[in-house]
Amino acid sequence: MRFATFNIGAYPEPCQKMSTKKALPSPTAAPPVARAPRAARALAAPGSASPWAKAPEREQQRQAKRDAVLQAAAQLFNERGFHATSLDDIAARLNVSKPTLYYYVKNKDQILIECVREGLQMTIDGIEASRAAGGTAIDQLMACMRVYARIVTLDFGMCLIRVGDEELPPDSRKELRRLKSEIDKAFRRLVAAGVQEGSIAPCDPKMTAFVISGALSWIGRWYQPDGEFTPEQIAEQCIATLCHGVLRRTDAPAPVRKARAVKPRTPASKK
Amino acid sequence: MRFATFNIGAYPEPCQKMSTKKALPSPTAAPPVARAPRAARALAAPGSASPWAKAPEREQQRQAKRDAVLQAAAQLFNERGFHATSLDDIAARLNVSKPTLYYYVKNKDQILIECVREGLQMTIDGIEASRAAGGTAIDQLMACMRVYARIVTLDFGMCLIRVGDEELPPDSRKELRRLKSEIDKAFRRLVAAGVQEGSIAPCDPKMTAFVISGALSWIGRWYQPDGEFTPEQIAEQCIATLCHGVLRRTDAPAPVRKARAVKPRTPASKK
DNA sequence: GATTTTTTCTACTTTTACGTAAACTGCCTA
DNA sequence: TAGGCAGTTTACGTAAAAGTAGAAAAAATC
Repeated sequence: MRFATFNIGAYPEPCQKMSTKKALPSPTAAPPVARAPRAARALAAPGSASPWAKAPEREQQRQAKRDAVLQAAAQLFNERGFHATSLDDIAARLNVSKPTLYYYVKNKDQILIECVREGLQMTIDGIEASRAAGGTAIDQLMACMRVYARIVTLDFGMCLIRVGDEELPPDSRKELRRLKSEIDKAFRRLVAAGVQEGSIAPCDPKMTAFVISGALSWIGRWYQPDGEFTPEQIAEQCIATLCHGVLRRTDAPAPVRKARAVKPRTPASKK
Repeated sequence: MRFATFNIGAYPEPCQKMSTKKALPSPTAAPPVARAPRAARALAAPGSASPWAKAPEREQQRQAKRDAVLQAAAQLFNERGFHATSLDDIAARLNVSKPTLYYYVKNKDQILIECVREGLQMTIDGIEASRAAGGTAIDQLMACMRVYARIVTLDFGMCLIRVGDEELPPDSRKELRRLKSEIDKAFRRLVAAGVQEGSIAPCDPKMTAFVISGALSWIGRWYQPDGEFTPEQIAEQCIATLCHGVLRRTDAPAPVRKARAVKPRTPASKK
């Protein structure tokens, strides 16, 4: 599962200038190695025959810069909201002028759409991976919860939560809603399956799925990278609470494990 | 407790013209009787001596119109987002021209602030009422949950959830954050007290409070007045899930009551 | 070193929406 | 019935920010 390669969002940290001038790829020091070849990207194979196969790494760098634009935008959207973020703001964070942005993206709406789409795709990929990993319905559900809880702490994932799709032209909005409901449906299916297999208490799957996605999405509203807990710890605790409920179980001997470890203050190592 | 008087948000319904022209109090047909005399409003007592005590109901109507402005604004903010809503939009919904709005409010920021403050105040009042009602910590917590779940389905309450305070000038933002954290703290206190009294499983109160408020806040994102369930049913189910957890309890005989009543399609009666 | 292509910038136009000035309408009172 | 006041309107000033044109700079290629 490809989540090991997510760049940990060192979120509210302003970007530093790199060289004397014009340095695009900077927000959260995004890895210059192409992050995630979403669609067909390496169309021209390394030793391709076509004489137009010049610039194998050219395209790669362009993509890296484009990604930097999206990431900076996502951060700013999360901080200030979509409409309150101007393209000049984004450009300023990248130490670049506004028209440069237009060299990489079509317009502002497009930027938001791609940010959200990226977060959505991450989630869908993660859900797919959880399913592929097999196991019982409750296993898969918990894997999905873990994935989702992690994603909403990342720049693009936060966009899903914080930036409403109301602020978009109707057609794009529709598509994003469709993708989002995809995720909802996946959760709902797993809950229903869990009820079926007896691991989950009888319930209305829609409602339970909303409770789960609500509690986890909310993480993206209060999470701060320099907070008390790591994203993983947050995920574990939230999931435990969701699974076992907040009430003390009088019959069983309190199975809620209370892992209250101190955050290991990640020293930027551990690739 | 004063929640019985909330006007049920007949939410995405456009307002109809009332007379041939100029009709302000219209969104969701707000009751013309002064809705909630927040601060000192009836300063001049009915039979006051002062010769300036003219217009006893004048001020009342003015207040009703002002409230209508806020409510229409809240609805539009919820539908489209703050920045995507223009003052002309608000004015149009009220069948009024833009400068008229300025006769009732200072500016756009002010409108949002008051909307959010209203929702916040409702919540704080509700929490206070729950506390005043007494009972164990878990009783009070559940009362608060019910109150909160209801509020986020109302226009002003939804503003709390859907409209981020990022889009505000720093000083107002700070105040709203303070009020919001007030609510958080109340939940946290109750959770901690519940752990103390043994009704709630040992946990990190902060985290558990976030799970609760997240799951309930999320209601405000997906709730639709013409949906399958009434707000009360939604609240009950969400609270049950939060309390008992999603997992099937193998030991106890499934205490999760599955009240799956059909929504009684409220026929606008029952004042 | 010249030329072409890619990338970025300065300087501008256009649009949108906040906010205001000043005038108009009609009711209430003197 | 004249005047004042509450409430509303039309018409406008202004600013911010999206988006564009065309030139300059940098990099690649010949």
